[in-house]
Amino acid sequence: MDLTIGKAAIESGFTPDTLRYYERIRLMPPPGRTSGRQRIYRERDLARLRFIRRAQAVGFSLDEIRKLLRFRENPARSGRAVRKLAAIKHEQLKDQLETLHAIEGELALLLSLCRGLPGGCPILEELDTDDSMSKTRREMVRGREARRC
Amino acid sequence: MDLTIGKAAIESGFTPDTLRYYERIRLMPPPGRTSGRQRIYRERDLARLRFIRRAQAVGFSLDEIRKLLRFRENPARSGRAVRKLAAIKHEQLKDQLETLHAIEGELALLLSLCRGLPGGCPILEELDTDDSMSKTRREMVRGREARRC
DNA sequence: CTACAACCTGGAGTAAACTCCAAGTCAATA
DNA sequence: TATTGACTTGGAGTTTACTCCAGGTTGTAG
Repeated sequence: MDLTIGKAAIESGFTPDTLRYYERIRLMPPPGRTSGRQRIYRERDLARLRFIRRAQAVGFSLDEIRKLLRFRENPARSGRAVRKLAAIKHEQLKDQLETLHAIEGELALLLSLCRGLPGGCPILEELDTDDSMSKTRREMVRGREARRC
Repeated sequence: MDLTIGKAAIESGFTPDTLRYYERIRLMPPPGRTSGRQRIYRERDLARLRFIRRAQAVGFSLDEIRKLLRFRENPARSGRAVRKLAAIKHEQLKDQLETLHAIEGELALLLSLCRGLPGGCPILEELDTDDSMSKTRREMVRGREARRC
């Protein structure tokens, strides 16, 4: 526990710049400091960062996440607007799960069609050689490895 | 079938500006035109737009969707890079489903805590009175209605 | 004690995905 | 036929979420 910003960044899957940015926009509270004014992140902060990462991965905006965090930390005292957001997001989540299932099925079908074609299965090739994925790289790197065909 | 841009926008859940934007960035092919140069969208175009909307809802970027569309329309002739994208996204999708399930469960728990609190259940209140949701409004409007508490 | 990496601040720059505008043209209706 | 609303173009502006930089400070390994 008690990590400096670089370690905390690695631990949570963000960058130091991003952690400072989250602090600036008040998504994260100001962390503790060393005597020399360097930030120290404790378990509580890391847990919060993990929540942010997960919420973000399923499509919440930072603004919505701020509200969810408020709700998460004190459901009882949360304003009705926040509880409403949580409830609505819950509904949306259930919808999204369905859509996800549908698209997953479609892709699975498509991939089964692609099996045994000239060119062979490309899934095992290097990910880094594909220029198209710069945007989703970090997310991909943290995701599961691609498996055997 | 055969809608002008305004109707097509409503039908697909985008705005006319967005449809023109998709055309500009070659996510959509140039549609047919009337004698007076107005765009006409046919069922084929609308189906494509619906696919875009669904893919977007589960976190694909427009750039990735462009590739998926290519794959969708001709899996056999798709380059290996595109098949690779589909395979990787398929893996990511399965991960995302898990995360979604986890967050869904957390929210459900939180909501159960919120039941019976002073202020009552706010889910049935007007959505439009909440300033916090301008960003996700269109999406919400097309989603399921909130149900009884 | 000296490198040198990691940290600090404030501010500017970037990419993706829209979103809006001006100045005009087209289409439906009274 | 005249009005009114929907459409046209090219281009500029906006929002979200980072990302980078300059110029300086702190922490640690040798």
